[in-house]
Amino acid sequence: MQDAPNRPYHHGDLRRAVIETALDMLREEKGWQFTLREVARRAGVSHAAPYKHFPDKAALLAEIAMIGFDRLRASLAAATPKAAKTLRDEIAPIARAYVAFGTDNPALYRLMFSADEGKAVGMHLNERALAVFDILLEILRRGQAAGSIRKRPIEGQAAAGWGLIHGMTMLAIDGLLVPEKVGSAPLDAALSTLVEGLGNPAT
Amino acid sequence: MQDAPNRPYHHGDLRRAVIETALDMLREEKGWQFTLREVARRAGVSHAAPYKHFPDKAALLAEIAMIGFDRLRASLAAATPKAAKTLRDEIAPIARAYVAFGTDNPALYRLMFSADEGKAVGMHLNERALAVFDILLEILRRGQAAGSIRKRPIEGQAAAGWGLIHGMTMLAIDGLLVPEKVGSAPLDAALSTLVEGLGNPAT
DNA sequence: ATACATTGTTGACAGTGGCTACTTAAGGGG
DNA sequence: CCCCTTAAGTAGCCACTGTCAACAATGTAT
Repeated sequence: MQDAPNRPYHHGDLRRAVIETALDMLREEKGWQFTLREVARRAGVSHAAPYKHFPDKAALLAEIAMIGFDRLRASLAAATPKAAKTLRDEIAPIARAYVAFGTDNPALYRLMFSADEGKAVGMHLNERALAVFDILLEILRRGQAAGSIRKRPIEGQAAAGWGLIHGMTMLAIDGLLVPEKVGSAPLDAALSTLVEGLGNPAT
Repeated sequence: MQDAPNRPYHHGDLRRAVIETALDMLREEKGWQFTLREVARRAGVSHAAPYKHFPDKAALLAEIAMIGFDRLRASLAAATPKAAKTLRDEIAPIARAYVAFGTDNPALYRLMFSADEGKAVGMHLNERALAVFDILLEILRRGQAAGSIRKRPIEGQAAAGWGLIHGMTMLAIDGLLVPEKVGSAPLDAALSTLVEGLGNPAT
């Protein structure tokens, strides 16, 4: 990392570097211990340098969590199929991308949902977080309009979808989706049940 | 707590007291910071006393997590309806009890699922944790036998059920089941979708 | 060129936490 | 009655963290 002995006194873009380093750390470690000092260490600066760019630890964490939502939304958007024949074909790639984001960035995902003093609520009502949720809502809306999804209050269906995917993601992060308990393809199976729960039986 | 100034030098039953105190702490605090010193403080003993009963912090945590599984299983067993007419009537009370356990013991629930160094896997393959899972499996087995549940690999259906309930529990603990996102009765709605996903459309 | 603002470094402080001696009290078996 | 094991208390080590203050280097506007 800091193999630049002739690095200038001023980093030049430390703010970004700190965020990037922090994201790296959250990508690698499952366990959710995060210290400003280690971020500084790995960024190759002194332990107090980050304070020139962030008032305190919480501020850095908040900013990183927001970036997490942005990236998650981008991931889901990228995974959205152009034209899907069945409801399952529409939902499955997105769900897979969601879970993959969680397992690829375990600590970041935890951070995004960490309820430190009920602060998570505010985070999740932020527009950048709501943008993620909107992807789910949009699918449901389109499905209802097309008749492939039951006509039910959409928030309730969103609760089911979000709950299931969030739960599967958490279980996956914690390594609990072992064949002994949930078989060999738990996400596929869970999606089948979800799709059938959402799907319109009339079709 | 330690309002016994004439308390004898030997506590008498410190082991149990430590566990009980720890469970109390995990019941109150959402945030998952757990220190042996505070347990000792609240138990009214010196900060080193617990070491006479537990080799280290991890041992205490492991034991507490196991007790958590026992209590969760007991909760679910107590909530199991005697005779349910519909699949939903059979599942809903148990699901509600599960979520309630999580929101009533937020930090304990987190502990039971905390993947410290992939240690969670071992915990969840322990018989006391599997006993909880068996309640879910039993429902599915009975439902399939009675024809009220689709004939599908049971592990996959278990994945869906577990994932959904775990997810809803986590979201509830983090206070994220706000009406703005998931409506006013998210658990009810999610259960509807789940039941319909599991249920046999032929009936 | 010089004064100022910015962005680093160094060092320290206060608090915390796990854990390990050593000491002291209590109880029980010989 | 004595001794030894057990279970508690006291003190402290060591590592670590967030944060702040003082200082140094660099860039920038006048």
